[in-house]
Amino acid sequence: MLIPRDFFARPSVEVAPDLLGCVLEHETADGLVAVELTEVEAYAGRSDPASHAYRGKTRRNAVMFGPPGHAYVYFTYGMHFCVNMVCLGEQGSASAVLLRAGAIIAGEDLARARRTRGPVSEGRARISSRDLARGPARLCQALDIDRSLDGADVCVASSPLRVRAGAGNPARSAKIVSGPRVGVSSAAEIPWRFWYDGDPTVSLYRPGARGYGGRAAPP
DNA sequence: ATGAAGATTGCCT
DNA sequence: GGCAATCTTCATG
Repeated sequence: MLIPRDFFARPSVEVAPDLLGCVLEHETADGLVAVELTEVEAYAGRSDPASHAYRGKTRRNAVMFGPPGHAYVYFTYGMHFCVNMVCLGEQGSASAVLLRAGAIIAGEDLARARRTRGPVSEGRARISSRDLARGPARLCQALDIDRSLDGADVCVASSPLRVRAGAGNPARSAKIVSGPRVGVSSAAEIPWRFWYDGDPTVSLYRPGARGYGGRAAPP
């Protein structure tokens, strides 16, 4: 069952925890790959200094200023894509939820093949299931999400990129934890990041990495 | 026109 | 733990 657009027509901080356990699926000529989301992060848009929408509408972030229930895909560090779900469609709000990690529940072999592409494949260790979509750029690579899907409607069955309701595991939803985002002074009291406590697919804590800053990181 | 930083990842020592 | 890869966006001259 696809998630209705109304689900996304709320502030991103409310949508984010509800997205945990939901399923993102991308159907291509190669097949279908689906992930159950285990880690997300909310961005508030115009009022959020860390958001791409903070300084207004540009060609890159234009989708964030459009209706909710669409994918905002951006290219970063010269080689990676990240995907967001656009929330709250009112003009000027432009909030979104970054999909940071998930567990592959369909198309694992295809996902691994996409993640294994590289200059050296022979002698390379097989990528474990937990690492296939562990991290925002890895998730996009496993699902073959690129700029061509920027603006894709995830609420209609005819779209190749869709979001479905999860299995609704109550035991798992009880393990949702959150933490403040790092490096943002405004609204520091709001927990921006949400993840399943102890889930092996939640992205790694990197002490040296920008973004985590050594605080408030998943275990 | 030019430069610096970025919602990251993987490989190096 | 450190850094290169690689390119878009934004700020400054």
